[in-house]
Amino acid sequence: MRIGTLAAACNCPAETIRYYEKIGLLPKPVRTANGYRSYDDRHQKWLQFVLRSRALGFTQDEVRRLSSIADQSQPVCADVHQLLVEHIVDVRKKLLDLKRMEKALARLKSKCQDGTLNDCPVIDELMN
Amino acid sequence: MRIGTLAAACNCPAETIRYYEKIGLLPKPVRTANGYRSYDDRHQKWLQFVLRSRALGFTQDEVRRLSSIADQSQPVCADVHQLLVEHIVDVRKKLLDLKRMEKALARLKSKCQDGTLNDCPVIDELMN
DNA sequence: CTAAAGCCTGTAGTAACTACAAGGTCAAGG
DNA sequence: CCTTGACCTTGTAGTTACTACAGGCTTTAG
Repeated sequence: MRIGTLAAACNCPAETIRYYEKIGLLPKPVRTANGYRSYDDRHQKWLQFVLRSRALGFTQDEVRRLSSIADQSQPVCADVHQLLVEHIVDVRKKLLDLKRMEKALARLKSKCQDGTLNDCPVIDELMN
Repeated sequence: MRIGTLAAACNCPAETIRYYEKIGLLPKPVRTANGYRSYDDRHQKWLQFVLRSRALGFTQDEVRRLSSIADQSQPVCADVHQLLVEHIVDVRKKLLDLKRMEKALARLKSKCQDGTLNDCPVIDELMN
């Protein structure tokens, strides 16, 4: 199949597929006589793997590591487990950051009442 | 005060201060005879304002808008309120995304047991 | 047969910085 | 007096993870 078909199948822009190939996240497909990329089911699985990993928040580098694990004849579960654990730590840290932000923002908003005040206490608080 | 002093006072790299000046987030300070930037208390307040806004997750563009509101003789609270509300929506969306991710990751991790399995169910699930 | 859609490569732009490189300035110590 | 080291200057390139063209083929539908 050609890149557009793969893109539609995986719900991912063709440009992203070319990009993933360029940075080595996807193997280079064979080319037809006219130079078009030609993909098969294994490519599609691989792309799906990458997309799902990205959707879970893994960085490109982590996906590369995941891929190299997946590529072994006998993927080492312990390695995957470690990546998962480390990544979960990252995600939780981001969650805490965002929660802290949300709290602070909500508090600021409440200071504003409904924005009907003449002098803005939020500006004041951010400045001083 | 010079840039290093301001940087230390605000706990922010000097390079970031120069960067903020360049992109117009901070007003240009006067220069001493030798060309060094020279800051006063108003600059410090302004920088703090920017840093705090950024820490709350406002984008540079949003900070620019906040600044232009703060710069008015009578800051319009309603405008700030609106920015706040819109930003809180963004933050909550990101929170939901992260929570969804964390849940999915925790589920995957549990499939791994403690990484002692010989065949990795996580790789399988991401591929198929 | 022609027009539109799809493909190719390569480059530039995005956010929000960070990290140099190459050079000027200034105070303190030997 | 000179040098060393800590500052400061500018400008450019690198980071992450794409996205958006530009300019030019090929293929397909009507």
